[in-house]
Amino acid sequence: MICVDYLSLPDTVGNSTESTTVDGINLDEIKEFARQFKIRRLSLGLTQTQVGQALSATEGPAYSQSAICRFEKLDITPKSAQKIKPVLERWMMEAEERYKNGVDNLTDFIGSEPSKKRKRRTSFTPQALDVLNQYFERNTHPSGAEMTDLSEKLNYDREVIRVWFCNKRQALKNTIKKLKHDTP
Amino acid sequence: MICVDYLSLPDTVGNSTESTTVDGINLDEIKEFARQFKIRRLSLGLTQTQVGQALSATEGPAYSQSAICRFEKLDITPKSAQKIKPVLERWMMEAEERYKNGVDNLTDFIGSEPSKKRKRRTSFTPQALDVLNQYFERNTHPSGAEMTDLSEKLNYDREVIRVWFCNKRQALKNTIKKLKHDTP
DNA sequence: AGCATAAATAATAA
DNA sequence: TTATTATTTATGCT
Repeated sequence: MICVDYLSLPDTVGNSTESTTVDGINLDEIKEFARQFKIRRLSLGLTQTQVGQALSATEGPAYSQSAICRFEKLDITPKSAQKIKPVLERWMMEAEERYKNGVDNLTDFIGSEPSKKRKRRTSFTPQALDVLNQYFERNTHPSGAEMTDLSEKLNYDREVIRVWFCNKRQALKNTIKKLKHDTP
Repeated sequence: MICVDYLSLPDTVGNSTESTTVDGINLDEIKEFARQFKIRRLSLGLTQTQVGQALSATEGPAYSQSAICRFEKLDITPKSAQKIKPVLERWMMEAEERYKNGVDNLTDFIGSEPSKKRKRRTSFTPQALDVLNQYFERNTHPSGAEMTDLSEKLNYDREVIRVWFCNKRQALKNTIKKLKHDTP
């Protein structure tokens, strides 16, 4: 792959009023767009992965997280950059538009994975333990919010819940280690 | 530590013209500043680590990457937030000022390590991977001495070995999670 | 151009 | 705070 190092071009072009172009492609413009794109993406709180998945979900060409990564760094040929730019531009425009109408609207557009935090009834009595174990099977690392949620639902101190998960993870680790050990 | 959950406070305060305050501290203001601070930091292309290091380098109180992280998430007491806010505000102001005068000026301010190019991705030989995997089967947490030993034996940088074990443990965990998921 | 995974960054535990 | 884990980004392959 022939790749012009246009990221390293000086920021200040003092030699003329002309833009830096290659094959009729305005590199300065693309460079600036890439920079702005990243800032806008982060402002929306989105990851490259999310953008990639969203682009794959909607019509138009699909791009992976790797593609987004390479575009932002302009680690691609000018021709490729020129091709992907309008796609990202259009997508970002819509994402920002939806963001104004509320985060839910954006989330919807992203096609997100909001279901990842689903919780069940929980706790320490035999019933509670049942619930905790089931939760652990789905997610060994609940977030702070998830644990607070659990503690309230089960009427146990939050710290108790946190410790339970710590111990459970430890136990899992030990079990695995032992299993691997016992079968040489 | 008593920590008011002011992150969850409603964005729209419709009940009065007063701001949400605790101990005379304007929480809404701090919350908004934290949000903006993150965006501004990212706009300058800075990491939490860099900001932390820069703050440690200059006069005034020193804050670690963790501190920056917690401030941005407001995972601190209102009192702490109130204390760190002006420090960050002042610092960010100067950083942006210098950024206008060129990235080098900012870099200089950051006290950076500009030569800190990303490390080249290490490529392990099949033989080395064999040894590492065998070792991992017996012990997922080799001691410092053991890792030094391995690095010398395999002729790889010790840090590379350490990271390999980190990633390997991660992979193991993910695999287990997925396996449990796929077999209900 | 995408997969697998190494490395960097952010978050959390200790 | 420092140490470690979790998450995100970047890169060697092909």
